[in-house]
Amino acid sequence: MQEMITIFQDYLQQNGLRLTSQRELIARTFFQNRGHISTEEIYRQVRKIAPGIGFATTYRTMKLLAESGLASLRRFGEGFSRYEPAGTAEHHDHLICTKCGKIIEFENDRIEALQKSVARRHGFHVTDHKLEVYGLCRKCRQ
Amino acid sequence: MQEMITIFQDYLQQNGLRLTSQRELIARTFFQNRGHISTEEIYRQVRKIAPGIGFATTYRTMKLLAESGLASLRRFGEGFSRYEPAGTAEHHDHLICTKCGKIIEFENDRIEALQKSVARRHGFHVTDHKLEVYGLCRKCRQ
DNA sequence: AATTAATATGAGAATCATTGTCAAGAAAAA
DNA sequence: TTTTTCTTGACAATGATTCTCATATTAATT
Repeated sequence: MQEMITIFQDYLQQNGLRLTSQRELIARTFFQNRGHISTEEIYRQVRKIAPGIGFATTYRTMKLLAESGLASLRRFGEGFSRYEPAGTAEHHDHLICTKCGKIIEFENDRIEALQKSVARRHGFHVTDHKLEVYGLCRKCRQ
Repeated sequence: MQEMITIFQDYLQQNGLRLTSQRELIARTFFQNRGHISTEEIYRQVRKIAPGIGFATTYRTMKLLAESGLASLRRFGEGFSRYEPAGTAEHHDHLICTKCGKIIEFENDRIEALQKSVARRHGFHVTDHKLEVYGLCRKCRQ
């Protein structure tokens, strides 16, 4: 976590930006949470500690975190964005229950390998991918 | 194509709705196009033929087409929606060039099978999925 | 055909997430 | 300290999409 802040700071410095108290608070709040958090939710949590903070600053900072490679943006078709920690962990995909909204992360190297081979066949060089599998979780199937 | 209109009409009738000239024009325009068309683009094309048509009607009709199972909504993170023909064809995924925006469709049964097995392992019953592979196409890599 | 009930339409307002603007504040550089 | 640069918060603006509503159209009923 401390390391994350350091990485963020390095990124900022390298771009002539500063690690302000607002940015640090937002970043810490983000890292404290388990993934898939919405900007709105970050904003709410941050406001409990620093009520004066603006949502523009929250949006701006989340964008910086994404640019620094520490956060990655996900859109699950809910009409708003979510961010999840990135950079250290493996790339992973999502299993989403369409009834209760539960999100499970998974990784599968064989799927990734197949994606690359399909891409190669079409002359593409893969830089990223997004796989969302929708369905009903055990509970919601009753 | 005529068949599509008939299916659409059936869907509408079964829901106490009517196939108006506007709806038919929008549906025909949609089917004439190759997939991944934005609502905006449909609206533009439709207006050439019927300048009086409103964008609200276009949005409403695209939604009906999706509900009828003839169109399926895709969001590629561009900030707006696209629709593609659905219902008859196999499910397919997308290979997207992050530089020129080119979109290639592909299908891969092995990937789908792996998805199902991962889902099963987590107690999920898969109803749908979305796979987008991002990268650079041959041209854009130069 | 006339009347009544239901559904559609277009125009524009409203919404919602996100981004831009700008004056005022804080930090770093000179 | 003065100047330059970067930040911030408040709020306006944006852009896609949806809602509202008065009017029009179609279907159902008399």
